[in-house]
Amino acid sequence: MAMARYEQIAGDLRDAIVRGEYAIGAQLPSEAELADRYGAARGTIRQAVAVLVNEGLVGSRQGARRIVLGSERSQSFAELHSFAQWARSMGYRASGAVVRSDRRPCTQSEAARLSLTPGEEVLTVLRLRRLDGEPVLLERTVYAGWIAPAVERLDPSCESVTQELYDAVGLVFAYGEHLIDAVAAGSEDARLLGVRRGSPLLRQRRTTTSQEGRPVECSDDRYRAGSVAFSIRNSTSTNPLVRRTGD
Amino acid sequence: MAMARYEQIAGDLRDAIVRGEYAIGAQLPSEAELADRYGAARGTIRQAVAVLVNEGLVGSRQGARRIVLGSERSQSFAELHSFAQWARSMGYRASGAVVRSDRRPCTQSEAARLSLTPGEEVLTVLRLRRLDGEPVLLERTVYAGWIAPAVERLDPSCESVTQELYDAVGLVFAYGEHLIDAVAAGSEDARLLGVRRGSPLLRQRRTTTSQEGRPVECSDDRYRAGSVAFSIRNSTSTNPLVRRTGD
DNA sequence: TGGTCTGGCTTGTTTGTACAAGTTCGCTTA
DNA sequence: TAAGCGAACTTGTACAAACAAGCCAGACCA
Repeated sequence: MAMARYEQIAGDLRDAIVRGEYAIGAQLPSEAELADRYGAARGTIRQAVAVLVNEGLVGSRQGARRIVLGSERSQSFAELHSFAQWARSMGYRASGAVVRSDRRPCTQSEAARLSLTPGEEVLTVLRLRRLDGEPVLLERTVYAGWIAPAVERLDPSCESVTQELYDAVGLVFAYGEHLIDAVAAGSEDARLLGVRRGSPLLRQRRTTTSQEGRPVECSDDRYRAGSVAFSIRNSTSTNPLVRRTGD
Repeated sequence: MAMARYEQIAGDLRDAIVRGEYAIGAQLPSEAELADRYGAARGTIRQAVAVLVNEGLVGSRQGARRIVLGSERSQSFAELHSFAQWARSMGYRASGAVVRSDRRPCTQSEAARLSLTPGEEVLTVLRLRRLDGEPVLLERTVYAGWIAPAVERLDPSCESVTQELYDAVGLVFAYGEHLIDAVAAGSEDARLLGVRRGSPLLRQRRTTTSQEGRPVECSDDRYRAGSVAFSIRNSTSTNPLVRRTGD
C-alpha cells in the first residue's frame, strides 16, 4: 500500500535486527550491498538506514561499517501521547474515568503555554487512568477553549481520548513538549492513586500541539512509582533529551 | 572551517528562530526560496531543515509550509551525558567527589548490560555531584573492566569524568540508553543528598557506549527532586522517548 | 618485531532532475 | 451563501552521479 520504499526497507532491516539476524555489535551490510539487494538507489538506502540511526538501533560513523547498537523496538509518537494506545501495544488493558471537569478562565502561565489571551476560558479535566484495573496515572489536563466542547461531549469513561477526538472532529496530535521530574504525592494524589502521602511520583508535564501548530492541551500527569518508566536512546548525532534545572 | 554546508544553514536558521525573527507559529520560507537565498540545492536545504525538525524546533507536513514550533535551543548529547558539561552550559559551577570506589566481579544483569562474561571484574564508583555547592546528584556507576584502570587514575574530585577520559585515553561516549523513573530515597541517598528518607528522587538509569559500539559504563543516577527535570520534544515523525512499564 | 603507509572500502556531502502527494485559496456553480 | 473544483504552490520520495573524508587491513620498511 502507501508506504514509502525507504520505510519498507527500514522496516525490513529493523525486523532482521529484532529477529537477531544481526547481533548487537555486529556490522550491517554496506550501503552499496543493500542498494544492490533491494534494487534501490543509494540515497534511498541512506534514508532507510537513517530511520534506524534515529531510533538508536544502529550507530554510524564516517568510514566505518554501521553497527547494531540495540534490538529493542521503540514505539511511536502516538504511544507516548496516548496512554490507551501505549497500553494496548504492551498488551495491557487501559481504563479511565473523569474525576472532575470544570470550565474557568485561564491563568497567566496557561495562556502562555497554550498561546491564549489571558482570561480566555479553558476546560480542566482530572482523569484517573488504570492499567489492568490498577490505578497508575493521574492526569490534570487543561484544554484550550476551542476544543472544549468536543472534549465535554466525550464519554467520561472513554478509553482513548486521543482516538475519540480524532474520530469526532478529526483532531490530530502532532507535536509535543515534555518535562519530566519527580514529586511527592499530595493528599489528592495519594487518595486517588492509592499510595501514601509524600511517596514518590513520576511527573510528566506536557503540552500538545495540533498538526497546524496550534496548542491543544497541557497536562500534569503523575505516575505511581514503579508502574512506568521513560526510555530514551540517543547519540552524538541526535539529541532528543535534555536536562533542565527544575522550576 | 570543516562544517558542512547544511549544518551552517541549519545553524543560521536556528539562530534566526531563537532571535525571534520567525515567531512561534509563523511559517518558514519555502525550500525553493531558501535554496535561492543560500545558493544551495534543494536537497541541501532539506537536509538543513531536517536538523531543525529533528530538534523539534520546526514542524513539517507534506503540502504545507513549515511552521516554527518552539524557540528554545536544545542542548547536545554531551550535555546529557556529562553533568559537568551540562552545568557549565547553564552557567552553574559543578563539583563532585568520589564517596566510594570498589572492584568486584560483575553480576548477571551487569554482564548483560555491558556485554561482559559473567564474573568478569568491574569497577563500581559512588560519586556525589554538586551544583553551586548544593548536593544534587548521586551517581552509582559500574565501569567495564577494560576501562577501569583509566578511571582509577582520575582525580577523585575531578569535574568532568567524560572530559578527563577523553584526554587520557581518547575515549568518546557516543551512544546511550536511558531509563527514567521516580524512587524513594534510601538511607544512604538521604544522608548524602541531604533529604529525608523516603522523599522522592528522580532516577536515571543509563548505559553508555563508545563510538565503536562497545559498552563502557552503566549507572544509576539519582537527582534530588526539584533540582533537575528532563525535557523532550517529539512529533509524529520522530519518536525519541518511549514509555515503559517499570521493572 | 614493530611502526608506517598506502590503497581500497565505506560513509558523508552536494548537486540535479523528475514525479507524487498534500495544502491552500480563489473562482465557479448550484 | 455554501459547497465543490481546480490550479498553483509546497513538501515528500526516488534516482543518478561525483567527490570528500574517515576507517581498516595488508604490505612494506626499518
